Amino acid sequence: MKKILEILTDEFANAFKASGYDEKYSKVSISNRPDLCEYQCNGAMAAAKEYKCAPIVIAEKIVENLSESDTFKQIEAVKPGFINIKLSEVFLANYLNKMTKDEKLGCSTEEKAQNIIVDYGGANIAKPLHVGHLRSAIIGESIKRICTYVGHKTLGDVHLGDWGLQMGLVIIGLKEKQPDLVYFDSNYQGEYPENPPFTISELEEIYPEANAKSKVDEDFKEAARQATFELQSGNRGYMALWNHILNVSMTDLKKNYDNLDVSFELWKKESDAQSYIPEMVDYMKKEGYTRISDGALVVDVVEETDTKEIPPCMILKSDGATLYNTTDLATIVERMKLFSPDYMIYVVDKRQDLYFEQVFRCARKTKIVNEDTRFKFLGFGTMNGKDGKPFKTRDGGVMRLEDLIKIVSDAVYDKIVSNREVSEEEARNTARIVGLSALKYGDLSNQATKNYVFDIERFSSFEGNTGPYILYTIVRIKSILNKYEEENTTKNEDILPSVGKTEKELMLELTKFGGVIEGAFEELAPHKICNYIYDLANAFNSFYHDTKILSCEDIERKLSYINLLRLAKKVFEESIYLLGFEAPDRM
RNA sequence: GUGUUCGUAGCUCAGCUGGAUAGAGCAACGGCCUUCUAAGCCGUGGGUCGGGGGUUCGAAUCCCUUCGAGCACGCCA
Repeated sequence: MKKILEILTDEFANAFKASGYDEKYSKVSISNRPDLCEYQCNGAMAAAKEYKCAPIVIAEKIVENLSESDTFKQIEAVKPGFINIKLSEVFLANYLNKMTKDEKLGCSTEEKAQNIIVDYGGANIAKPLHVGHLRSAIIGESIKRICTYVGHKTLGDVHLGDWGLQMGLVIIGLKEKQPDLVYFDSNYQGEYPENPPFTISELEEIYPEANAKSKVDEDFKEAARQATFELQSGNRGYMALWNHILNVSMTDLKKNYDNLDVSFELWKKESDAQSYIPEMVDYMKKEGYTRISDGALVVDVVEETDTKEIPPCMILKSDGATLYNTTDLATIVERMKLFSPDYMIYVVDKRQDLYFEQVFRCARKTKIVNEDTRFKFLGFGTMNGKDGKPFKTRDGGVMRLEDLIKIVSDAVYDKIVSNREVSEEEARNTARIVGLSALKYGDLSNQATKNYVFDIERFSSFEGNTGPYILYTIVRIKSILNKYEEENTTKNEDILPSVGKTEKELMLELTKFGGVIEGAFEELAPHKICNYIYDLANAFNSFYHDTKILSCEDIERKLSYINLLRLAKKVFEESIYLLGFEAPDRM
């Protein structure tokens, strides 16, 4: 379905042509002076140069040409050469009625669906999720939902880290604690136990301890390296142990991601890509892409247009071992084989920008991807505390994700119980939903690439540009609709032309939905959706304030208001779904 | 050193594919509840868009320069 801006631009294109000007000047945009008009066209000023005449003359000609159109309530040429537009209420109502019937509420879906893989999460086996994982999860989930909404076949991949030195550290760490386990007996030939020899909390203690020890104890570190090597070479006992670690850890990770309403279609792991490595490396060597540099196997990735130095992409270390790059490239090979993606989006800390640039260039250069396969590194900034430094717990440690969620949820809970009489159960449940909105909206309303200040007080506030404020607005709408539906059964979807000022403003705001979502997709920018629903919430609350809905005496008008609210509810709910949270029925 | 990101109100942030008077929220102050959730609405004050140049009819936005902060720069991931 065509968007209003497209319809208007088309009309202007005809007018420009009919008046003898190039239609490329016909672009109509949303007004930046809402006090003067709703839409504007500035093309006359640009055209003035080419046609060497006063912009106002051109603008007046265009306006003259369009004066008969019933799309506009008002259209006028002003000062230097602006054309200011107000829509006719009938046109607007018709548009909303079409939007109501449209499955995607006016958002176009791509004719050619692409395969997209969104790589986010970045969790590691045997390590608890902490706030560092929060942004990737939140942003990635939203990006994935947006891609799917505009019609692409999208897969989210958690891409677990399960194959590095960390695994050797955990194994040796465990060996120190429980040296008698059969997994460490190289003579053992029988079946290994079905149940893991540790719980998740024991497992989570082992890694930090082992990691700390490896930094001061060189023998310990060497043992861990050796264990990593043996694991990767298929040591039976270590493999059995690794499977236990994987299972215990993944169960816990799933639980944590569930609590965040973040889900992955693919639970791929670094280890899954290992089998692709030998063939990939051989191929790169054989095709002459590689060279030896200081003993390491590298691929040069400088390009002629570079203004900066970009180091080569290392494929094998000088000892012949693989590294992060190798695994990531092999993962690309694996993805091409299994899913043939057209577009791969990596939602990763922005400090890894250069590294991923190397990997992408290497992938393109060595042709392990198609020529038109697109990569996007969506780097996000750091989450800082109020002091502007990376967010830490009070004692300076790293805060676990589940603790963070609990803190936000508790803050919201306190506000809920102090405001209304609710049952304990409902309060807890609402607090969870609202708390999640606070957390996610607080993150997503900032541009992903920038660092941002995490402020629980501000994010969980029910005022201002926050998740809870958005939810409160939706709850108000639901409340009216519920009351109406208890007493009425009239079925009719018509929205009548507006009579009120705030009513029209709400309608205009609703029509923007499709364009906003498309823009959010193109720029991979969830914060645009936040901006939009905040404006929409303001528009709704103003309308709500000066319009009596349920007590409106004109039955048709009342039904029209209800239908407007129904549409608003859909737009809000789709929008927050795309951000990754939902609204309660009451709060 | 090289590269890169950022600098907008007291604070937190939008706006950046050039347009009219640079916008929100918080904080401060003042109004509005016998009526659909006042967790709301309406209003007031607050800015040389880090500084300086340039391009343009027109610059927060594009280019150059300068100051300040962060981050990254081959055998970690």
